[in-house]
Amino acid sequence: MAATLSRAVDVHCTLQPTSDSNRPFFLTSPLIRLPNRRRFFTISCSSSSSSRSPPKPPPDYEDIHPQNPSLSDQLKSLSTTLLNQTPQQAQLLTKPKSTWVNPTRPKPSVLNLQRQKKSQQHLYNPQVRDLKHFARKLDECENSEAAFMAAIEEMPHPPSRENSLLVLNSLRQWQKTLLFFNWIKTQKLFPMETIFYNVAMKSLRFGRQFQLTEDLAFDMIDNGIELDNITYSTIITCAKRCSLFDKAVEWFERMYKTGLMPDEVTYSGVIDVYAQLGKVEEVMSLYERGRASGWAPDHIAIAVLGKMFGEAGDYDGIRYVLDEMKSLGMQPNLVVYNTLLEALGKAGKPGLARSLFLEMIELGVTPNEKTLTALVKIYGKARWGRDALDLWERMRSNGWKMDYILCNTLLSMCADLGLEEDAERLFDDMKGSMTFKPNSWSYTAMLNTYGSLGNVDKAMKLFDEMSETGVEVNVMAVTCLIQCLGRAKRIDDLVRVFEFAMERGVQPDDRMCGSLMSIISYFEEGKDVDKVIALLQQANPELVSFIKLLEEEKTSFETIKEEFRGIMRATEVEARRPFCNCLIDICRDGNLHERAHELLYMGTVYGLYPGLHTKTPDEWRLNLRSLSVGAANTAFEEWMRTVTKVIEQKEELPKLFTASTGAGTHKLAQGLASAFESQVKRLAAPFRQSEEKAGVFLATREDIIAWAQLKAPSLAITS
DNA sequence: ACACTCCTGC
Repeated sequence: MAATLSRAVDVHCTLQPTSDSNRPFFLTSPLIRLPNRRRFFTISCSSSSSSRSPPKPPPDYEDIHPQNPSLSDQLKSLSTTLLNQTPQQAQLLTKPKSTWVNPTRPKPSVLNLQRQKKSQQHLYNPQVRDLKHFARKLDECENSEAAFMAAIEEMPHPPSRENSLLVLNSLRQWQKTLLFFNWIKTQKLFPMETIFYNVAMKSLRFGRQFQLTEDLAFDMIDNGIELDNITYSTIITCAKRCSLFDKAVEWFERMYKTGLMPDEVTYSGVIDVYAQLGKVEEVMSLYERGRASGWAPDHIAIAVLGKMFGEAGDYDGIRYVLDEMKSLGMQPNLVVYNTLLEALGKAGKPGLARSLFLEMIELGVTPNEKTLTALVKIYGKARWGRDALDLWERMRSNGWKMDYILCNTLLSMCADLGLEEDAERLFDDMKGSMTFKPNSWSYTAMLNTYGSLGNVDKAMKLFDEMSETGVEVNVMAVTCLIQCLGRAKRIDDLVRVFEFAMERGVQPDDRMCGSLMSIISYFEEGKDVDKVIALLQQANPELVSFIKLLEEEKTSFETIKEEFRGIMRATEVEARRPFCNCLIDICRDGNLHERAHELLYMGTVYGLYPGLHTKTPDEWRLNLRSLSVGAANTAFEEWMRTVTKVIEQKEELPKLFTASTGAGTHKLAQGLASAFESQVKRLAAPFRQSEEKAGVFLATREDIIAWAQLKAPSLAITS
C-alpha cells in the first residue's frame, strides 16, 4: 500500500562510514583484525561443512600476520593486555558466570548458559499463592506512597529474601515494583543482591522506563553490587524497547570493558541492536567473535541475522545464514522460517521463498499467520496473484489460523494487483465472519483497489459505508480516495471528502500532502488547482509557501536552498523523495526548468536519490527508477549536460551509456519507460531500448559524441 | 511472572 502511494522505496543498505573514535570497542582493538564482510563470506562458504571454530582467517591475513592466533586467543590477549583487569576478571572471559547454574547439570561450557526450567509446583503451594495474591493487591492499590505503605502491612508472610523476591517478581506495575524494591531495601533484613535489581529492572523494562532502569544500574555501581550478564542484557533490551539504541550500545561497551563476557542471550540481544542500527559490519564482527569463542548461536541469533540481511535486501547474507544453520546442524524453527521467508521476499527471491515454504511444510512445521502474511506479500510483489489466492484456499481447507493482518495483507495484495473480484469476495467473507469484521485497514485496502482501477463511484460508496459503520476513518483511507478522485479530476468531491475528514478529526500526514502535491502537478493552472492548493494550505502551509517561492522568478538559489532544507527536515524520511519528485514535476509543468534542476541537485545532495548515477570505466549508468517523470527528465538532461562538458574538455568517456527506467511492473512506475522514450525522441538522443532487458536504454560512445556535438547546446537553453 | 535476560507479519 505504501508503495502504491509514494513510489516504491528501494531498500538501500547504507553502511555509514564510522569514524574510528565512534567505533565500538571490539572493532577498534588493535589486536583484532576482523575479516571484512566479503571475505567473511568466502571463508564461511569454503568451510561450511566443517566445524567453524576456530575460523580460518582470510589468506591475505596470514600473509600479513604469519603467526596469527585464533580469534578466541586474540580475545584472551585482549582481555589480559588491554583491560588491565584482575585475574578473577580474566577468569570471567573463559568461564562466564551465570548467577543461576543448575548444580545437577554438567558445568556450562564457554557460553552455554543453563537455564532453569520452571516448575508448576507453585500452583499447589499455599504460601506462594498467598504471596501472589498479595502482589495483586499491591498492584491494585492507589498509586501513592501512603496507600502503598498501608497495603504493605497486609503482607501475609514475613518479608524473607525468598518471599520478597517472589513478590517483587509478581508485581506488574513498575511504580509498585519500585516502591516495593525501595521498601525491602530500607528493611535491611538481608543484603540486596544482584537478582533483586535484575527483577526490578525487568518490571521497569515492561513499563518502558529506561531512565529508572539506568538509575538502578548506577545505584548498583555506587553500592558495589555486581552487574551480571542478566543485568546488562536487561538494561540493553530495555534501551532497545525504548528505541534508545545508542544507550544499548553504550551499556554493551561498558560491559565489555569491565571484562564480562557476553553470554548467548546478550550476544543475540546486542547483535539485534546493531542490526536495527543498520551496522552490518559490527553485527558480523560480533557474531564472528562469539563463534570464535565457542558460542553456538541459537534460533534467535539466526533469526536476527536473517532479518538484518532481509532488511538490506542482501541475498548473499541470507545464503550465509542458511549455510551457517547447515554447518551448525540446526533445524529452523517457525520463527526462523518466518524471518527467512520474509528476508527472501525483501531480497527479491520469490521462487526461493516458495521452496523454503514447501520445505517447511515437508518437515511438518505448521505455518502461522506470520508465515502466510510473509508469503502473500512475496507472491503479491512477484505479481503471482494466482499463487497467493491458491494459498488462501489452502489456508481455508487446512484450517490454518487467520487474523486481521493476514486478511488485510491479502486484500492489499488484491489492490496492488488490481484483482477487484477477489478483493470483493474476501471483503464479503470478512463482513460475514464473526471474528474479523472489516476494520479500517480492510476498508483502506478495498478503497485502494477501487481507486487504482479508477472505479471512483464504488470507492465513494465504500467510503460512505465506512463512515456509517463506525469504522475509524483514517488518514490512509482518505488519502487513497483523494488520490483516486484527483486522477478522475473530480475536484469538488475531493474537496468534500477532505473537509469531511477534517471534521472527523483526521490529521493530514506527509503522505496525504504528497498526494495533494502530485494532484497539483497533474493540472494546468486554473480554478481546480487553486482548490487543491487551498487544501494543501490547510494541511501544510509551509509547502504552499515553498511552492510559491519556487514560482517566484526573483527568488535566489540561496533562499531556495535554505527553505528546501527546512521543508525536508520537517518531512518524514520516507516522504522526502516523493516530495522532491512532486516539487520537480510542479516546476516543470510551470516551465521552470532551471528550478527543477536546482531541486534535483538539492535532492541529490540530501541523499534522496542514492545511486542515481554510477560510473565504471566501461559504462556510465543513470538509474531513474525511483524518480517521477519530471524528475527523470530533469536527471536525464543533467546527465547529458555533464557528458557534453566532458566531451568539450576532451576527457575519457566509457564505451556504453545505460539509462534504466524499470520495466514498470509497478503500476505507478509503468509510465516511466514510455515517458523516457518520448523525452529521448524529443531530444533526438541516441538511446535505444535494450532487447534483452525491458526498461533499460542503451547508447554507444560514438553515437553520444556525434549527437552531443550537434544537439547538446540546445539542452542548456530550452530545457 | 514461585530467580532473571534474546527473535517473526498490514
